[in-house]
Amino acid sequence: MSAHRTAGAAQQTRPTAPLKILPRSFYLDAPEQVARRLLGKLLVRKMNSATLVGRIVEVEAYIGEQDAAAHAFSGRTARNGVLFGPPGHAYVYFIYGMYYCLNVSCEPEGRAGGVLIRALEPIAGLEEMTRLRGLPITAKPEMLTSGPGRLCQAFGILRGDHNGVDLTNPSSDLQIIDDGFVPLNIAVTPRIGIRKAAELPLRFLIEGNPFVSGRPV
DNA sequence: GGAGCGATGTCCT
DNA sequence: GGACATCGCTCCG
Repeated sequence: MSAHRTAGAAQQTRPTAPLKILPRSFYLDAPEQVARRLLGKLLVRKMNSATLVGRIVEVEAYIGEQDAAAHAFSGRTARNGVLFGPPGHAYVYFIYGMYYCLNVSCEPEGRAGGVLIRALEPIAGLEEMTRLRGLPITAKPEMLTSGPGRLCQAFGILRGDHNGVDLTNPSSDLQIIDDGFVPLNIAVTPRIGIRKAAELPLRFLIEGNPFVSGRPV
């Protein structure tokens, strides 16, 4: 068993930076740009029992109607409507009969585009995440949120509750926050788990972070 | 450690 | 009816 690198060891947080919700304008851009900029930001889930926090360490960009792998490829439907709506909203869909995946809508209203959140580094509320995942209390933190289906389960994200939620609204129970953290190096690879347009380099991750899905890069 | 595969609901053709 | 932006288990080397 090789030693894991300490979480966040290769990056720096500016301790004096204030916490601020990412504004709508942050998402008003091409998915590739938004995806890159989301790395290092905090996903915050407010529950009655606890507040769960995870740092975004892996994302994928889905371009929209020109991207054969994107849900928006075949045009607007009841399912993918959020992707065509205003930026900064959660697009949550159900996949393989068992799991949910979380995306963030971007680009101006009327244009589809999204960023899939693929992995988080758990920061706060790890006990609650472990419980929601149905894992023993001794489970390693790498098992909590490393993968799009896993992180939704760990954060209690459901389509019925969170599809269409405005991530920029302070009263939402799901938000994305900037705490001043700046990733040192960003790696780019092809997207994972897709058949169509699988060669495009649209997966972005924080290099060396042990909480990315699959093996750390 | 890695390939193979089953579970399971929803959407679109 | 088939595909699916997944996960975790089994089996094999």
